[in-house]
Amino acid sequence: MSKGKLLLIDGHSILSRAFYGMPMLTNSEGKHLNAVYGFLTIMFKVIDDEEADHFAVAFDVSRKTFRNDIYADYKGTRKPMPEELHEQVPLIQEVLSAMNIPILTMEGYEADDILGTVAKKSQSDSVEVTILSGDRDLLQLADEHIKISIPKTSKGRTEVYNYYPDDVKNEWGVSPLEFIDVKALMGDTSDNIPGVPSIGEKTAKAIIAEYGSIENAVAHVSELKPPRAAKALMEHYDMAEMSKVLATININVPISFSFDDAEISDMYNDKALELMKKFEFKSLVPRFQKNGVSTTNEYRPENLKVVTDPYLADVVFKDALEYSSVGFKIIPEDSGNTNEARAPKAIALSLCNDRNYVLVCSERLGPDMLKEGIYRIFKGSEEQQGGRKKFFTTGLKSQLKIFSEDFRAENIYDLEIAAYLLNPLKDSYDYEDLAADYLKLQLPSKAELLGKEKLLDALLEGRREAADVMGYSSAVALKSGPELLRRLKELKMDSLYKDIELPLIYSLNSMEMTGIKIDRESLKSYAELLKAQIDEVEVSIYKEVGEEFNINSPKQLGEILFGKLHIKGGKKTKTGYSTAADVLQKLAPDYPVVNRILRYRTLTKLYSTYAVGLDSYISDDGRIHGTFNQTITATGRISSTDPNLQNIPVRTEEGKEIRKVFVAKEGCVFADADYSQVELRILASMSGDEKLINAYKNAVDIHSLTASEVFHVPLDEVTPEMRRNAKAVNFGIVYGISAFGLGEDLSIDRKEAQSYINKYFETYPGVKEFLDSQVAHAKENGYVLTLFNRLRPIPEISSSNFMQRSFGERVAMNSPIQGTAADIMKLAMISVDRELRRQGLKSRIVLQVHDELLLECPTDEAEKVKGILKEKMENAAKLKVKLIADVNLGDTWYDCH
DNA sequence: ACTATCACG
DNA sequence: ACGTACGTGATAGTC
Repeated sequence: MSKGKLLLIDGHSILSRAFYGMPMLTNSEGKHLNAVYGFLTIMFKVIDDEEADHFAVAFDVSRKTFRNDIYADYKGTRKPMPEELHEQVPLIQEVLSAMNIPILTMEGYEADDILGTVAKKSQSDSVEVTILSGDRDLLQLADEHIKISIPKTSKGRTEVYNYYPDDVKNEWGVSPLEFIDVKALMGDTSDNIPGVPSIGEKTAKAIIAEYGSIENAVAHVSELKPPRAAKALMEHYDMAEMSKVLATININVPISFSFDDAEISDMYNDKALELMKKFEFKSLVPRFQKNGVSTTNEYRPENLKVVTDPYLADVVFKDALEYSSVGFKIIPEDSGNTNEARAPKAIALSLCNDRNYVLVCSERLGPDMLKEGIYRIFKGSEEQQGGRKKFFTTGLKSQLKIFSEDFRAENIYDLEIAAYLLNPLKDSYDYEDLAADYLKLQLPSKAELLGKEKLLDALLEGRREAADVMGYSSAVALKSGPELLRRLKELKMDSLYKDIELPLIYSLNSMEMTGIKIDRESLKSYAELLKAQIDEVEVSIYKEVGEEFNINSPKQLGEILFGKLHIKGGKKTKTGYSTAADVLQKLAPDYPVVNRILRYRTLTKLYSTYAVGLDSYISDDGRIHGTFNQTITATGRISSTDPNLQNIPVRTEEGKEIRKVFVAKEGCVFADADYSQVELRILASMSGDEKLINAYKNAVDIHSLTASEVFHVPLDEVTPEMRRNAKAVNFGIVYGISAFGLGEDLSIDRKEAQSYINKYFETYPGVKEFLDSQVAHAKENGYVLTLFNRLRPIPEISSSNFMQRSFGERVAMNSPIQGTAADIMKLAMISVDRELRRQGLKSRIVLQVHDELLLECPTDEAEKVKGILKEKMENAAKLKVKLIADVNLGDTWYDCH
């Protein structure tokens, strides 16, 4: 007879572990599901790891029912379950029922007692039992054939710790049964076991390890080691007794349960799968499919035809002209990251359910024919139908690479961006995401179909899965398009979408294709200069420390500084000592080595990230063509990758040097424009605070004014230090002020920081009112909005966790401001870009750094462009205060500041 | 794949 | 009592 394995789960315990360990997660209906999801994730993992063939989950009938009324007062003080968690209990039970997993409950008994009873009853030489719980209390149940598994989550990673009796002994120095007495002595606030006052974990362990039980310890009370503990034990013996009763798990619950009842069968079934879909647990669906559940209603483009014949392709293009909606996806060749238009290698077209095509480049069907065909349907339709015809796709910007940078179309809808506007918190908007969120279809992702293989390679090899990816992409775009547009309109985001985000795609594409010129020679000498300095500093550090080590390793550095050199330093991080700059900065005056290490850090950062890092991105045309992402940030800003051109050093002189390698090409200069204090101006306008608005109207220095008000001194007596502090307060306001954060930033105590904040709000009452109203709006609706109706969901705002909720409140204050600034900059970019083209100028935007635009201009256009920049940026939006943009010319980016 | 650090607005 | 400023991305080290 083969061995059986029974897995028992402590339902409430694991559910609440999952709840607190998982980030806030809601489905599209706003239902809280993070605990359910976390529970299932850990459940599946443990079933797999344990290779369990039997499985049951125990729940308390009700958290208000306790095993003994006499002690109910103690138990009754247990904190109530947060509502978001409570409402998930029936949901996980629904899933477990669907999966035919027994749910063990019994009126008048806690889950612990049921687990103990069932485990002890079931264990035998042929049955191994594993109990999964987040509660250490259960360690008392560990036995020859009973293993207690406790998951511990640190920083997102969950590790399961397993305890047989020996393991309990190793960690606690006592046997599982003795563990009860330890618990009874030390108490447990989370479980409302009072314990004996003044006896903590250490003492409790020592006493029980020595005497085996509370009773025996009392019998030997005269020998008890810390006299304090002996006294406490005698005085509170009744408490100890009661605690022991509370801590003891009842293993004689009259529950009828047989091992065979828990046999896993038909766990993966249609009913359960439907629930996964309903809850939108996308990542769990493949597990069902792998276990033989066919995904009902699975979407596949019917009759997807792969076309490599030029005549057939022509028929398809002609046919496409007849449809009022077309889904498409173009794959450009991926070589040559220059401003040249790239050849299309494949085009998917979806016209209706049974007309889906993938046109793949071949010897007979050349890229020129594909390009001409797609251009024909874009432009032909524009003329024929006056732009009423709609084209749907995802990831339009990269597809535009097959055209020159001046290509424009009014009637192409990028649904990736539509979905981003509807929920900017997601980390991908691929076709399978759109299908799941807007069509209720679970489709295999590109990664599932192709693994690591490149789509284009697989396509040219003729792999069917690759064609399917293309087909899904265009078909999902076609089918989800109307729904996405409807939702945007419903939320009044259609103007944001059509007037800002869609036109911006073309401006960003132009920036990417134009790129920015790098002076390679100058970059090389910068790198060499840094390298020489790094070598020098490195040697001096080794010499001073007396050994060689890896300065870049925070671990080794921490050991050297705080271990070997005995430098007094607070440890901070989870993994060990913090060696972050602000920590080292405080030590620098006393230790010359520390200063050198900071210097080393600065130099290596500049060297590896900027000098060496940037060089690898220079294309054959001598320019860097980075990527500007439009669907990444939660607030509406754009982000920059490969490389990140939005974090090029500027704050220190030697860092700023790198900007000398960003040069305008022959015959050109840079025009650089940046908004002055755009976020504070937006705050003034959105809040309507009179004092702040008047200050801007009268061009008063805002930080000095704030200093004068907060520190009660006349404006002309504000010292530079007062102004600096006031500036930090102004920043803090924009970030969603907290006394703690401000105190940290200014190195003052929380009380003083709070008094600054109070005075700030007294000075600008409109600001306080505004920030409060944003938090209230978020609590009421679960999201906040920018001036242009950009939405930022804030699920954390309803969290019962203080930290998460506070974060939500700060986000509610910051997002409308940061997001409105992003909206305005986007408007400015579009209008600058349009004006350049309208006037037939060759000047182009090459970079955007949130409140700054950098343009490369033929020298003879420079003055004109200066005017365009100032005018378009300052008038991008009409606020209650003026927007100011400062414009400078220069041969390099460095020279522009 | 995750952490620590540091560059920017 | 709790314990953080808002928004990003790249690199090196570690597991």
